[in-house]
Amino acid sequence: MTDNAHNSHLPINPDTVPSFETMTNVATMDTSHVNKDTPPFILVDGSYYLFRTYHALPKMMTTTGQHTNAIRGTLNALLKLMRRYHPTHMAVCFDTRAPTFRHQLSADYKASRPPMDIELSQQIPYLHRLVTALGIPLLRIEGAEADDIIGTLAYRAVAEGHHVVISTGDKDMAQLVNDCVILEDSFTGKITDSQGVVDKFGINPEQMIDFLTLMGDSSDGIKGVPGIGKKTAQDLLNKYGTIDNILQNLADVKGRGAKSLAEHAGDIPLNAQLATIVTDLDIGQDWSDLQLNTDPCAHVDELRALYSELEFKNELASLDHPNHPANGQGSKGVAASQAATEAQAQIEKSLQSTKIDNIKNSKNHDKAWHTILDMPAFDSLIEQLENSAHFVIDTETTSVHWRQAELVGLSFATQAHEAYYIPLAHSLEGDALTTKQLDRDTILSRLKPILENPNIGKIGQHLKYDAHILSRYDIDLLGSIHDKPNNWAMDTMLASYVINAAITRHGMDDLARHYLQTQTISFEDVAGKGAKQVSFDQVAIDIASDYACEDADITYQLFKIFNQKLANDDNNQKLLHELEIPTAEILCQMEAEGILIKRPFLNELSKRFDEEIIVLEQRAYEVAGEEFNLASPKQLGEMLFDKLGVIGGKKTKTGQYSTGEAVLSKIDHPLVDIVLEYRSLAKLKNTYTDALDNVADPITNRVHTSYHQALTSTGRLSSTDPNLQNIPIRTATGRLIRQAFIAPEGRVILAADYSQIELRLMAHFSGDENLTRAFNEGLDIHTATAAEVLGKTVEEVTPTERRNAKAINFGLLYGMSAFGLAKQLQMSRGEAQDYINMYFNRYPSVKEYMINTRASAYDKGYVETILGRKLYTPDINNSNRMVKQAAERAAINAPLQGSAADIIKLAMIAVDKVLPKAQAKMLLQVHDELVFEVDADKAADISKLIKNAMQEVLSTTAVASGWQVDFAVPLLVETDIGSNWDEAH
DNA sequence: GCATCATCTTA
DNA sequence: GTAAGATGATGCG
Repeated sequence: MTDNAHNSHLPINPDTVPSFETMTNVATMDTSHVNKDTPPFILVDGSYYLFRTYHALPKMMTTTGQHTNAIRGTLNALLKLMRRYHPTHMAVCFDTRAPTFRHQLSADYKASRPPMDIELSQQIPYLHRLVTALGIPLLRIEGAEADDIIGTLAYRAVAEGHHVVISTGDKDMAQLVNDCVILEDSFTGKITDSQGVVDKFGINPEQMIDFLTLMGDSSDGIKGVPGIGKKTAQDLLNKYGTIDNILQNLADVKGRGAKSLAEHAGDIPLNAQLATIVTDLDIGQDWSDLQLNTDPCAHVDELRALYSELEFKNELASLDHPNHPANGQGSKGVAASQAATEAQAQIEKSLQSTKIDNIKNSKNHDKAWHTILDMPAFDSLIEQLENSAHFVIDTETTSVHWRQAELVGLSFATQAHEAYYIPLAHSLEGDALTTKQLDRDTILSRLKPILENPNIGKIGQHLKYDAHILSRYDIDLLGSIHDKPNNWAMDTMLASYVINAAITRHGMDDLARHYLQTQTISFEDVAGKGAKQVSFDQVAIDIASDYACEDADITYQLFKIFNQKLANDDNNQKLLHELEIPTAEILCQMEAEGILIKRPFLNELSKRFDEEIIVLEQRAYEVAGEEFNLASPKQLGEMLFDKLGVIGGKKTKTGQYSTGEAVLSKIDHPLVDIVLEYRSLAKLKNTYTDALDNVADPITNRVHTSYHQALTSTGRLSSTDPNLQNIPIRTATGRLIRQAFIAPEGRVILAADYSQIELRLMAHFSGDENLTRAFNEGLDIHTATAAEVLGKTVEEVTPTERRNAKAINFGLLYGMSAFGLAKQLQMSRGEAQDYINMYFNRYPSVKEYMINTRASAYDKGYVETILGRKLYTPDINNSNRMVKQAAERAAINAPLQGSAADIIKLAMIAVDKVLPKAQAKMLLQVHDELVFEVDADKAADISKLIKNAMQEVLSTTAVASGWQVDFAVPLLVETDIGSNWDEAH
């Protein structure tokens, strides 16, 4: 049933492609002759990008009112493809308005499509000119659709020995996929190869036409067979292969599908014709014309004219950049894919760091940016702020480290394209404006009531930082989260993070580039870089003012965009305002509070470690027969495996010997024992005892970490300067470090941690009966697992069996493979696989969870946490198998780790609300644990309070914020109290 | 001076 | 097998 649509209305001329048969199906072509080492032939479905970007991107307009979002979106897709593949052959194909043979075949064909918006149709001529100016062949054929042109070219390209990338998001194109033809959606980043088609549609590419024929396509007006949907079509094709075969075996076919098939068999040929992409069009074009014009000068004038007419400023600037794809990118000839990847990385890097050469010129004088240098101007700003529902505030300081930063100036914005900068402490010698600066204390005391007014919303980029700075000047931007209706109206960094945590950078410059297509003035532009960088108070006030005003202006514009996005997404709105922003306020308090450390004790430890290290070094030199750097893996590897002739040396990817703990501990050699002990002590001394002493406040002896709230891909926090989330606990010596974390006189350390929270989440998400029961009965989960899998009672489980079960339980959370488990348990891969099979046999729903999660990541491109946070999985369709598999494991882990992160953030909010602040302070968060210092005589009561708040959080705080979670197992919190963190844990 | 690698610490 | 950050060594400019 894969007859090709062959119609006299089509411009078909068999003479142009004489060697090809008319029965041409790309998916079944012989591809043995195709050379994959050359760049692929790129076929772009221009119509797809036109529609997709028009509807998906925010409206953009030139000053003359010309809409440009589809032009820009499509252009970006083209540039991305050129940078990625460095193609020598490429074509962009568009539909025409003329009816096609499909319209003549069926009155319903695409009949339900509304007419094109004028704002879109206006953009088409520009786009055509742009494609041509980029030197890319443009194909439009009356009576044919872009799909048919692409089908024809794909067929021809493969016949000629090219491999092909079809750039589209149209699922119908899946019928063209084979092992040399893939689909790539440059808008979503999704790549679909043969396996991808199987994963997505449950059938092979060569069955795609039959699949569409059976199922129909309502958006195209193809009816399909009534009563046969996706699932039935899949089942039938998997069983019978083709429609022909299904019809021949109609008697065997079960269910209501059979009857419908018999009744509508007559419609099948028509539907098939409509669904089949033509592969033998007369494209009326010389094959040799489909090469990119790689002459950099050929069209540059036209390109310049277009960019300037469309007001594409960055593109215009990049035309003069040597890495613009239009600048002869293909002239270097065939690039191997490795080189292409490197080249692309370089281009991305250089594009990101494209600098504005002259700061003064960068100021856009349409914008009303003001420097406040006199009291009347300041009075008028005050009035404006007082009468605003919300405004942007941004602080400029002498340092990025909040602990040591001094306030240099403040900027404000109450609407887009207007901003104010109040310089307060600039001190550049020779800058005449410095003497005109207003008095800092006067200004701050006037601003204080406004900044502390909970009814005026504050907007900012990374407001936690500004809140820290202002608190140093006795201004409480935080308010308190219990009774503030409108404080901290928006943090644009957190908004971006809630919308997509997979983005690695949420800095203002990155957001401006991404959401506003604006290259902001970078800090390096105004303050220099490297050793020559000066602090902001040394920047001239007029330059500083532009920079600061732009920050406030951009933040306001981002606020508008995010507000719009969040208005359409109730859950993201809640995640931002009910979860992330309240968490940020609490983190701010925790960071400011800090935790007390016992400095003399740490110094004593340092000294002790140092003495032992010196002894170990000497012994190592004796064993080795010469001195070498024990801390150098390279020198150690050479010493051990080359000079001393120890066998069992493995190499790392860079070719040097691997000397990790896992390798060394298998080797029986005196030097190895020395090295392992040396490393352990050196680690503790360098990373912990010395480092903590260095960063502790010299007066209060408290350590203040910084929590990063918009960094991880799962929603977890991270901790830096110092990292207090990886303080040792496993070894006795390591725990000495923990003993240095103490509470002041009269107080104790209280630690409260969620027990097995991720496994409980696995029980919840999978609904697995056995797992749920174990938690509901309060069993030791690893023992229970071992007993279940081995068919024993819990009393019969041996320590080794429990250990293996624990490894498999952790493996589950990490998206386990037999390979990984085998490595962990030091057994063969087969044994590990047997173990996994036994496990899944007893926990079938857990297996299902893993399958379903993978499938959901493929289908939707994201997975979700318990509070509905969307965690995107961009690499899930990566063409590199290793990358793809890693993305699958991450997708399985993300809902578990991310939900645990959601829950502990809720817990922090819940606890903060009930904690008696005079008697207790929340100090640290370590993923599933909260650490407090509390009055010793109140510790028992407060402990109960905290435990209760944490355990009940899903039925209290979550519900109050509008999340309904019916959790399958109890949340268990274990608390303990001690004079130091080690005792409390 | 800066980036990358190998190693080791945590949940 | 997931998610992080800090350190010293090494190599490049």
